[in-house]
Amino acid sequence: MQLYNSLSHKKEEFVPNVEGKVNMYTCGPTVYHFAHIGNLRSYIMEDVLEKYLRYVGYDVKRVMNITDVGHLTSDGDTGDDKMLKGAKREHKTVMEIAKYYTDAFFEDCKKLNIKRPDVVEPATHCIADFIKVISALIEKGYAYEAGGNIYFDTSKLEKYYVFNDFKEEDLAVGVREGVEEDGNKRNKADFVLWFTKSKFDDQELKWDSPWGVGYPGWHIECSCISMKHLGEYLDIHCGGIDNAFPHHTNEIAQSEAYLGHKWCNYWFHVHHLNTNSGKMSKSKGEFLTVSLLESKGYDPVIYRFFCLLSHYRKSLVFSYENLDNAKGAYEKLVAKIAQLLKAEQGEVDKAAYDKLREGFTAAMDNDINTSLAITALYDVLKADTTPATKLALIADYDKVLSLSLIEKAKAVNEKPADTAEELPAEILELAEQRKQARKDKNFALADELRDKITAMGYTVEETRQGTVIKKK
RNA sequence: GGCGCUAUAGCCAAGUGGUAAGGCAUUGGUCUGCAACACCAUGAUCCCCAGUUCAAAUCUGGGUGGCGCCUCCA
Repeated sequence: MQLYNSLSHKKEEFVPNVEGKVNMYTCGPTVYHFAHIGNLRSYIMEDVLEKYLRYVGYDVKRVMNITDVGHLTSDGDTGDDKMLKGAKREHKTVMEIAKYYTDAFFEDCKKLNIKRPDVVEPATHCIADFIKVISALIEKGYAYEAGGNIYFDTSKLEKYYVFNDFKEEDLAVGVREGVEEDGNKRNKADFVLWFTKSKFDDQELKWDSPWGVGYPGWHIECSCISMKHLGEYLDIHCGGIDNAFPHHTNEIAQSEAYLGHKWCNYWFHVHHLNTNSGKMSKSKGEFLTVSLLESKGYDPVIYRFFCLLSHYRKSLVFSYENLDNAKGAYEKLVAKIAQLLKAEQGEVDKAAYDKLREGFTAAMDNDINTSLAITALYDVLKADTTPATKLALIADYDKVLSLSLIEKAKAVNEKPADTAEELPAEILELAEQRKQARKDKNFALADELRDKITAMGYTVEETRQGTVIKKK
């Protein structure tokens, strides 16, 4: 399969280090607040990549960290530890907060059909590993102590800027508001491996180390957690495009300095979900979470479908109009599959199956082109073959797409014609009256009753299965 | 300021040299007590300019717009 590699800026044939096996690492969430749907876009696309690798037969091991240390309140480096602030906000201890949001994150993932990685490792469990690697970096001359902190010396590297052709002198310092230049650094791009002199007195989580009591820098956790569980050779490293520099660049710097050889072969970067006003963030505009979408009547899987409609290397604009577009398409798709389920099944036509399946694998082999993969799904529905063949293909594709297609279609078919249970008694009463009116061919009264029900916040539809009343 | 990504119909989007897939929406029609559903039909010369070529949305050069990164937001 072809995969775009940020290191080479090209699509490359994917070849793992060990035949048949894939080591995969993902930068996990920070757990001081809920994840927004922009964060989740990355995890959805990475999930599709992981599942496709398994689909074509690789034995995949995927590791994710949980960032539960060392994040700041704001985007500038001022203020309290972000975890601490979250704790204060909710009157909980830091670790309680971390657990709460970690659970919430995986709850969201579950709703979006994102598989849990094989290994999930909180940074706070790996302090000894960080210290081991930092010590080795100092020993090898890649790190130095200054002003109480340990820094990585980027000038010791032959090539530091691996993803972009930055020239050091062109980099602006302190681009973000409130960020000040750190005078301890020998080179502009040097970064902290271990802090003992925090600018923030109330940094709550601290650990003992050979350099004094402090806490790890922001990049070391990913390198160490990856190496701890996946060894010295990594096949694919995933993450959001905004982390390419400096985060991933620094990961490579410290990992390869430590290992003495190339560390990761493929870098898979997912582009951003934007709003009309630019990048989605936790501090700007509406805070879009999975729960919020649910409260507005969107099944989370619709958001997954929305993401798959686009390519992971394209920025995608979120708007309710666009989500509605996806919702309509998804519901139609499910309705068509529901019809297939009810049809005379017939036999699976192996030849047709194989031929159609090629459309799907060709799309996915081409740098995980999910948009084309969805088209392949439509091709199946339109194909001239038996329902059994079509359903088998849909179930097969959905192992990767994870859109719950068959499951939702079954639910559609099983739904009783008059959706009785959850409706209030008065609505049921009106529905009953309307049913009688229609029977009597008193359509004026029937329409009047429908208007009444509509005015109370419900929709009334005559489907081919009967009358369906739903809350708007 | 530097670096990177990107620009295809109302919207989402495929396409990487041979005369523009697919989906949603729209509009018209069939069906139905009406409406909805379903089904059929319905639209673009590809941001601009110049160049290479028998042939360019696709390659080259130059613009313009959008997004991202530059010390930690996926």
